[in-house]
Parts: sequence; C-alpha cells; structure tokens
Amino acid sequence: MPELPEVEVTRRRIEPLLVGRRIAKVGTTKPSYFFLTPPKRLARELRGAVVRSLERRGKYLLAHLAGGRQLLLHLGMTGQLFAAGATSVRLFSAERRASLRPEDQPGFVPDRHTHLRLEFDDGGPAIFFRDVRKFGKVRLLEPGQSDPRLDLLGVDALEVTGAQLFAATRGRKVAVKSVLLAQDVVAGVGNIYADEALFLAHVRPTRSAGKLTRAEAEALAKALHQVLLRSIETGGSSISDYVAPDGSDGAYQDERRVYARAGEPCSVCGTKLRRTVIGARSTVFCPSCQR
DNA sequence: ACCGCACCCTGAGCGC
DNA sequence: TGCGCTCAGGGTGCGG
Repeated sequence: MPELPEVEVTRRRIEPLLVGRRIAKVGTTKPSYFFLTPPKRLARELRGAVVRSLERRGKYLLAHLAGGRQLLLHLGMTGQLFAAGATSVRLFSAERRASLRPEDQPGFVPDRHTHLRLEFDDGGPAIFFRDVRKFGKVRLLEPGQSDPRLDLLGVDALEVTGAQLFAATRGRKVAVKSVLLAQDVVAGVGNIYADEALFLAHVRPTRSAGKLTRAEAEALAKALHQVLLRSIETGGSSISDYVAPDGSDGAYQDERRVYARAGEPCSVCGTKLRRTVIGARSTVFCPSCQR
C-alpha cells in the first residue's frame, strides 16, 4: 500500500533512471480500469518522449515530458514501479515464489500484471509498472491540461500545519481518521500512516474531527511530519507488495507502533491494542494512550 | 455540504 | 492436486 513515503522514495530513486532518456518502445497490457488513457494511444504517444523531471503530489507521480505533456501515475494498492534488473520475491506470485530455491536470484520477467513497460533508445534498463490489483492509474496529460484528481488534492502531508488541520476540521462530524484519508484536506496519508500519526498524537482515530482541539491539531500535524519523514528515511514500508525501484524492501514496517498490531501490547503503556473499522478501513489504536 | 457505503480488482489464507 | 469464502484497501461515485 504505497502512501506518501513509498511514493516519495520511488520518486527519488527512479527519477535519475528516467530523466533525459528517450522512450523508444512502450509495452502495455490490454485496456482496463488501470488505463485512463487507452493503452494503444499511450504507447503511440509516449514513443520518442523524454522525461524532464518527476514530481510527487500526494500519492501521485507526475512525469514532466519535454514539450509540456505530463504522465500521471498512481500506484494504487499494489503498484510497483521499478527498473529492469530489480530482484525481489515481491515481484512474483506466491506460486512462483514457492518454486524458487533459496539460492535463486531470478531477474524480473514481465508477467500479465506488468501493465507498462518503457524501453529506451540508449539500450539501458527498461522501467516497469506492475500492479496486480489494477487500482493504480496511468494517464497522459496534454500541455496545460489538468486532472481533477490533482486539482482536488489538499496540502501535502509533509507541509500541512496544525492551523490548517484545525480550520479544515471545524464543523466536521466524521472520524478524524476519515479526514486524514480523504486527500482533499491533507494529501498523501493512507491507512498505515494515519494510524501511526494518530497514535503519536495521542488522538483516538474515531474522534469526531470537529472536536479536535487546537493543541491536538498541532500535535497531529507534527506527528504526521515525524512519521512520514522517518519512513522516507528508512525506505518506506514493505508490508505486502511495495518495493523500491531496485527491488529492495523498505524498513519502516519494523518501526510500526500500531498498524496491523491489534492484540499486541502498546509499545508505550502495554495496553492491548484494539482494532476497529473506520470507513471500511481496518484501524488500530491504543485505548489507553489515545483519547 | 456532508456522510456512509458499494464498487473496481486479485491473491492469500483459511475451513472443510 | 480443490472449493468457496473472507479480507486487504486507494479512490470514485452515488444515494440519503
């Protein structure tokens, strides 16, 4: 589940592998929910394109192409963006993993989940976009064209202030966690980092957003920055599918305090962590530390 | 305006 | 070596 840190780590590591190279050939799978721009058109239009820079907005990646066009990417739930030569068992199905011997270090071979393959005229490593569940997205934007998904994004979670969180939550009855997940107030936070930040800020995820105090809003902004920056430092969280562009795992999952730890003792007070569901998302909190 | 929920998708894990 | 079921969840869209 790539969230801001995983997307940012991907951006930092794949940008140097992408910028300045001319796309010579594009491979795609067949039309699906994944392709906001139909795959045939995408392949045709990307041929000859050169990427100038790679930007992150919330959980979106935006590749700026020479000439002003932009390629919009979202990794969804299970998206993996990586370079040829990457090796990781996360790039294979369980079935394929089971047939591998421990000493095997198989290179990646595009499979039916590899929806985008970019080859370059320099003959160097290709770039792949693989996404098993197809919740990811790819769209080509013409010069000056905007996308409603980007236009609706709130303040980037690394920049958000307590004052902004406080103002945006006034009059809102929904659970504070729902506000964090919605992307229109704060962009980039998903299920893992919402739970982690709320834990650090001592705020119970179910709390009505409008009841946050100024101090709690400040604490929450600070906790978001702390959790997200630390995760970026450690390479993101590799819990199920996420791998960096070289195939390596992140390490933040080892520092998780609450996410997917229901039933375990709280790392601060020892109370058994409790699970609930908010907006159809599994949610874990410490009933003692978070009020 | 706001809120809750169904839906898009596939694979892992589990009970029988 | 099966089969059916549930769960996982980012983002969108719809009905109340």
